Amino acid sequence: MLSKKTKYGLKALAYIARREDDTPSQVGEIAKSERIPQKFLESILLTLRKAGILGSKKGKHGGYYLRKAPSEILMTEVMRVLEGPIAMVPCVSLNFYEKCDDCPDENLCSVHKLMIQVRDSTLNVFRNTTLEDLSGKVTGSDFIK
Amino acid sequence: MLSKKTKYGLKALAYIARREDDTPSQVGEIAKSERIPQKFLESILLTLRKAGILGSKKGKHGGYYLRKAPSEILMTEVMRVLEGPIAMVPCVSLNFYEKCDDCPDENLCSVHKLMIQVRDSTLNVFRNTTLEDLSGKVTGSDFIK
DNA sequence: ATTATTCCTATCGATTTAATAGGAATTACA
DNA sequence: TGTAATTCCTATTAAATCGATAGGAATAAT
Repeated sequence: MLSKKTKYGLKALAYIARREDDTPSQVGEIAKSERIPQKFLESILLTLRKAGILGSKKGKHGGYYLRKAPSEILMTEVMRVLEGPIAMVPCVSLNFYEKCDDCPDENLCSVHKLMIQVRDSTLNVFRNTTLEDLSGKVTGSDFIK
Repeated sequence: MLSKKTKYGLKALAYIARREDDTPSQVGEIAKSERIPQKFLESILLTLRKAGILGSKKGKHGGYYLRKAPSEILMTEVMRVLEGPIAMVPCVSLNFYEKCDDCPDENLCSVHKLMIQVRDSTLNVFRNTTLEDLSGKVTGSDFIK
């Protein structure tokens, strides 16, 4: 299950990506528009900033902005920051690998192969989706396709 | 993340599917072989029996057995019983649908489309994997492929 | 100075997870 | 007929996680 944290984070990022002008988006504004508890959103955006996805400006007229173009921000990156491992079990995780305490041998584990398949098919989606796709903004290149 | 319950359940099912003779598999035996806490496994197998995937025989020489051939048991069925929804959010779940309390309109939600893609790619794996595949037993038909 | 904002730490209640406890019901078999 | 072995059932527990809130420090614009 996707945590609320991740869901809210994705919605907030999409909101920021849709912004036309170059002013930073404020927590209160995003919270209201996307129906997210403000204090909760605050902590989520802080996480995204610490991970380098968002930048921030403090004080009056402050807020959050993207550090890269939406088309350069892959879902793999965002999901790993917000949700953690993409794999369903740590023993098939690329970025958060952990050995199982049961399982003497991973290669003999019946669950292992299945979970690798699930991981790869999910990765395939996240690797081919950017924040631009998520934002729903139509750009020129969409028509070329 | 896959729960221990699901992981243990899958391993136990694979164990039962590998059994050659027609005697039922006992909880104690499975628990020992697969390194699963016995009492925990007991409750898991009970769940699988109530869901119709396993049958059971009580008393001495009792145990659990499959109700269908391993090749007839799809991962979709097993996963839904053990883990619940396959989708990452209830609003894209086929069998456990629930509306989001945020989100005035699902079709406008930026997260929705992405989660449908993830669901479909995961479903594709589970629909094409049976307990026979999980068990690792080689059968004649494997060579035909 | 005042106001508006991000930043930080701590806390809280509710839920879920993983596991255990204890015994009732049932069956095989001596 | 009694004993051992097993599934079945309900309840409980400890720990972890989740979703959210509280309160204020730091910073910046005006």
